[in-house]
Amino acid sequence: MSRWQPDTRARLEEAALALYGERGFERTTVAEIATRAGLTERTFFRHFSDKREVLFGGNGAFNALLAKGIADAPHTGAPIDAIVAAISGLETVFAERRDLARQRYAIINAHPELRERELIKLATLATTFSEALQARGVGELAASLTAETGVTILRVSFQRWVASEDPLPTIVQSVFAELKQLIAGVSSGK
Amino acid sequence: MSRWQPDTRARLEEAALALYGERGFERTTVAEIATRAGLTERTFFRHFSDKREVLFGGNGAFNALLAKGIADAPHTGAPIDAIVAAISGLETVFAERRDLARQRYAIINAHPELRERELIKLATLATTFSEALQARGVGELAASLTAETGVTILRVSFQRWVASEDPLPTIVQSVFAELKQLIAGVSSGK
DNA sequence: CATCGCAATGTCAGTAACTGACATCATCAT
DNA sequence: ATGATGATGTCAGTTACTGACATTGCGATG
Repeated sequence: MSRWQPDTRARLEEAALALYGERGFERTTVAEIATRAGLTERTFFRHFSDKREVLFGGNGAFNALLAKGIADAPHTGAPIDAIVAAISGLETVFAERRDLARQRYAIINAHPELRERELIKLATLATTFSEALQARGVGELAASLTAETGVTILRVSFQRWVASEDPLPTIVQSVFAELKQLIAGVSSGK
Repeated sequence: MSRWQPDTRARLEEAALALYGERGFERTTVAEIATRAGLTERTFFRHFSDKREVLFGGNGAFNALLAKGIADAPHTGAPIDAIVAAISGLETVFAERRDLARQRYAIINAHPELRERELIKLATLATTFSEALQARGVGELAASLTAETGVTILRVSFQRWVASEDPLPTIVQSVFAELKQLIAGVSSGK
């Protein structure tokens, strides 16, 4: 038996998610999270750089997964198709975590500080997208523009995904279709 | 003679900009800013909700100006043309503040915390754009998509504006032209 | 002219996020 | 057996931010 309980990081994440949900983000202290996980405040800060980051820990793996999805996508269509394929590919990982995602989503949306953090994570995701596209030979300008569009698609799709029970690929396809229509010039003015 | 020196808010902004520039954002305390402005820390927090907000104070007026610009734009072209016109219209206000803008820009870019704040300001600007377009009869989906594109144009244009000496309208026009070309299908792949 | 209320600031005490320095001690390689 | 290691604990300190209350010119009101 080891000296400490395992999965320290995961325990902190669980405790934080639970407390943020029960009392709200601002009214839970880091000390409370740590205690609930059977640890001390200092240890919390050894695993997460700040009180918000505990909600965004999986982000690195998430970005890497999407980057791999883009790299593995067929070279048949336009760059945006590779991104759409990569996003759809998240289904295998996310299907069973929808309830968790819902909790997280609700907490983040309720607190401007957390929305700030989410926005910067999405900004870095955009550069991840852009780099993955450039690695496939897409030019820099087109890559960054496509990347930002891809982030928009992901954001809207994810939003609908947590609010429904439909599988992710279905949602992504419909969001992409809507976007295509809009860009094609259906101005939809009154 | 009044009891206190006038322009408290402006004095705090100046002091903060100077100190952030000299020592960096993290290494200047709010107490130092307040002292340089001849005030106390508590008064700083009566004027700005937190240490970052002092750099974003003019944001409300900025958004309002852009909203008015959209409302006043001619109804001849597409919705995006109204946004482009509104952005170009900023020239009259910003022409003489380019050096100030440069300082601010450098400080914000050097600190992730400040970039977070900027991103959320841009997100609210996007909703401002969207609402202004909807007030002109643009449909909701088209409005929000156009708004986000508008924010992208503003961001890129502003970035080039601080790095050059050209007038804003010229830059906005060329950025818009590039974007049009990209969307029109110049895929620029290898 | 007296005074009364207000508005902007000051003062002070307190909470909580975050950091640096050092201590502890099971585990593991040697 | 021993000594290095790595994850954690302990503790003191800084600083962002808040709430409660005190101060005092100024302007309105009588």
